[in-house]
Amino acid sequence: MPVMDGGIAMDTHDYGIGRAAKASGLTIKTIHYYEQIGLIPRAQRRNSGAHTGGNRVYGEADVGRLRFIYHARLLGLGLPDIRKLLALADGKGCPGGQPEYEQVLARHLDDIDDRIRHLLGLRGTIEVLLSPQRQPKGEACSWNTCECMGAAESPSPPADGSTPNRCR
Amino acid sequence: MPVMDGGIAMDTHDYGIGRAAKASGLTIKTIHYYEQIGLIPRAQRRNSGAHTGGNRVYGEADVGRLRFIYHARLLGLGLPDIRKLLALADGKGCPGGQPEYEQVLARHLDDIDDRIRHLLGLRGTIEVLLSPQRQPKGEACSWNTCECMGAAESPSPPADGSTPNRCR
DNA sequence: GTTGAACCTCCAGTTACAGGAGGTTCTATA
DNA sequence: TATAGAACCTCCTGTAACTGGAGGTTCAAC
Repeated sequence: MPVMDGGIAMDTHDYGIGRAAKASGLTIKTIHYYEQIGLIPRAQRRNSGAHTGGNRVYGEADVGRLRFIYHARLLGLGLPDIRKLLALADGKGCPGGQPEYEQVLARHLDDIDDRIRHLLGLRGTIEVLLSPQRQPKGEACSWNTCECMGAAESPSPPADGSTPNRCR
Repeated sequence: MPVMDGGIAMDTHDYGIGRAAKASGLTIKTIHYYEQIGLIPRAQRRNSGAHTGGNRVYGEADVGRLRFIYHARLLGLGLPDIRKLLALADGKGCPGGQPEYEQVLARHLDDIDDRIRHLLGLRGTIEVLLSPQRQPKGEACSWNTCECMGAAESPSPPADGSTPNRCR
């Protein structure tokens, strides 16, 4: 039963940001951040105080959106992709089955496969470096001849010429 | 044959930062950055100009260190780990075979394995979401019931309670 | 009315650099 | 030696997706 409170529809089932965070899996900070960058619309405020604008209020649908975002992040999707999916959902209900939805997921799957391949390559190199067959050269080894970082068998450097990034 | 130039030992085999970058695989910017954060020592300068301190000069050993760092980055090691390895190498020649070297690599291998496992989990979930068996609910699907992000079969959330990060 | 929890805004820091502005130094040629 | 152009210099900002903290405000219960 919605009750009116200062012109704003309030429901006993409304959430403060803390409960919304718990219910969605996100943190309060993250919700703040998503609002700040416009990933989610500005929340209603419970009481526009003189100094802070009042506390945020969320309804069931808002919490559902947050949960959606949480799970999309769990899948590893980036915020730009999530933004697209949210737009899809706002337009026509659930994005599932829509071509753009499948595109986004398919590209993400490719990306994940790339990363797995890359990591498997690293794995192989590191195992070689750790294998007992490989004799360290110790003090006889100078910087110029040192191969203990796998200079010889190094995995292919990034094709785009960039310095390799840790996040891969 | 080293020749003296203004009190600094100069060699025809010395490198400017551009050549050092090409020879090592790093970029000029990256070398600047590594010097700035103290990963490598401050380079000698060719000519301390009034305003900029003069251009950097690198010898063979310096370039070897840069190459070492480059390959360590290719392996996916973070700068703190690389710092440790460099210290090892400065102390006793090539770090290969030293226990700390093996520790660092072994921990990194574990980390890589974690990431691979995680990515394989994501892969599986996404394939389910893309499978034709899965019927989209379309407009009948509201935020609260929407499972098109795999809310039901979501991969295990990060154990530490943090919001999942893209870099994994 | 008061207390303590929940919440507010703003700012800085995280990783490992890349890009650019605007000025300086080096090198090769005339 | 003068000069043009390449190479280089320092300083600043921006990146992704948040987290942590400071210092103040609002809320709910007693």
